[in-house]
Amino acid sequence: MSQTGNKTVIIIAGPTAVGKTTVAIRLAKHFKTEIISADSRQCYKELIIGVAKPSEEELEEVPHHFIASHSVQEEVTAVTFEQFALQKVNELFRENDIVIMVGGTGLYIKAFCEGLDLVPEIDPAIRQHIIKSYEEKGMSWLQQQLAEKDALFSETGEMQNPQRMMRALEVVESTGQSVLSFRKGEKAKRNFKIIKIGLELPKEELHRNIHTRVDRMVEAGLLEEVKRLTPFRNLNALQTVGYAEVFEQLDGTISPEEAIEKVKTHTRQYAKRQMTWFRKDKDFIWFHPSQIEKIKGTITDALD
RNA sequence: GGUGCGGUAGCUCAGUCGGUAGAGCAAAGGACUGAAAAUCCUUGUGUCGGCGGUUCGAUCCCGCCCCACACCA
Repeated sequence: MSQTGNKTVIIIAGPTAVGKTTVAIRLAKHFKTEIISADSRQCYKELIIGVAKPSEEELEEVPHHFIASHSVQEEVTAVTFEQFALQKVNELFRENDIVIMVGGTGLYIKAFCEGLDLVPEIDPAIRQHIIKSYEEKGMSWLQQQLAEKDALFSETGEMQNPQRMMRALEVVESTGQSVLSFRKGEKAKRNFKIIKIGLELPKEELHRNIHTRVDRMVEAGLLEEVKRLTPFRNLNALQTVGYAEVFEQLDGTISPEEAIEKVKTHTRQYAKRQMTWFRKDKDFIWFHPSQIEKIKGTITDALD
C-alpha cells in the first residue's frame, strides 16, 4: 500500500479530559515508539497547569514531540503543525514502524492526515491592518470589503464569522484571488498508513472528569501561572479556556468562584465541539479509554 | 409590626400605556483549510408567586395572602 513499507501512524483523539494521555503512553510503550502531540495549546512551553500538560513523569516515560516545543510569542498554526508533524514522523520512522499521535485539536489532525491547500504567505502588515480596521470599524466594514473584493466568498463564505472573513480578506488583498479558489478539494497523499482511534466517555462521566480536573488545576496554582502570563494576555495562545476566565478574575470583573465555574462550563463546551468534529470523521474507531487491550488488539489486527 | 422594592425561560433580567411575552448567559444540535481550547450558525410555551375582583379579555389595574430583600420600629 505505501511507498516506505508498512509505516503507520496511530492517532488517538477525543474530547478533553477523556484520558488520551494515559492511553497514548501505554500504546507507545507497547509498540516501543514515541508520541507526537496534536494539541494547539500544549505546544506552548509557558502553558502548563491550565492546559493539562502531561506530567514530568509521563513525559519521561515516553518521548513526546510538539509539547512545550514553542513559545506563546511564536505564531503557531495548523500549517506549523502539519509541517512539524510530517517532518517528525519521517524522522521517527527511521527507527520505528509505528508512531503515536495524540491530541484533541481536530483541525491539526486533519491537516496532518489530509494536508492543507497551499496559499501564498501573507504580508504581516496586511494582516495587522485588517485586524486593526475590523476592531475600529466592525463587521459591516468587513462585509463591505469582501463584497467589493471577493464575490465568491461574500456569496458562499461565512459572512458572519469575523475570523474567516479576515482571512478571506487578507488572501484576496495579497494574492488577488479568493481564499476559496485555493481549495483543491483533494486530500494529500501520505506515504504511511493511518489508524484513527477515538476515545469517548458517557457525558456525565466526562463532565465529572472535567470538573475534578479544573479543581485540581486551581489547587496546583493556576492563578499564579495565569498571573505570570499577564504580559502575553493578548496573544492568540492565551485565548484559551482556563486562562481567559482567570484574567477576568484578576481584572476583578468576576469572583474566583465564578471564574472556576466559567472554566468548567467552557471546558464542557469545548469538549462538545471536539466530539462534533471527531464524530464526523467516519474513519475513527471508538473505545472507552479503559479498553486498552481491545485497542491494542484492534491496532494489531489493522497492521497486517 | 410598619414602610419601600421586588417575585416573568435552568440563571440574570427586560417588557406588555390591559389583547397570554423577549434578551444575555446556560443547555441541545451543527459548521469548521494559516487564530481552531479560537470563531461562527440553528433551536426560546414559560400555571409572567398564589387566590379572588374589575373587564369581552389580566402577566399588566384593584384587594388579600405567601416569599425575598432593604429600611424604620
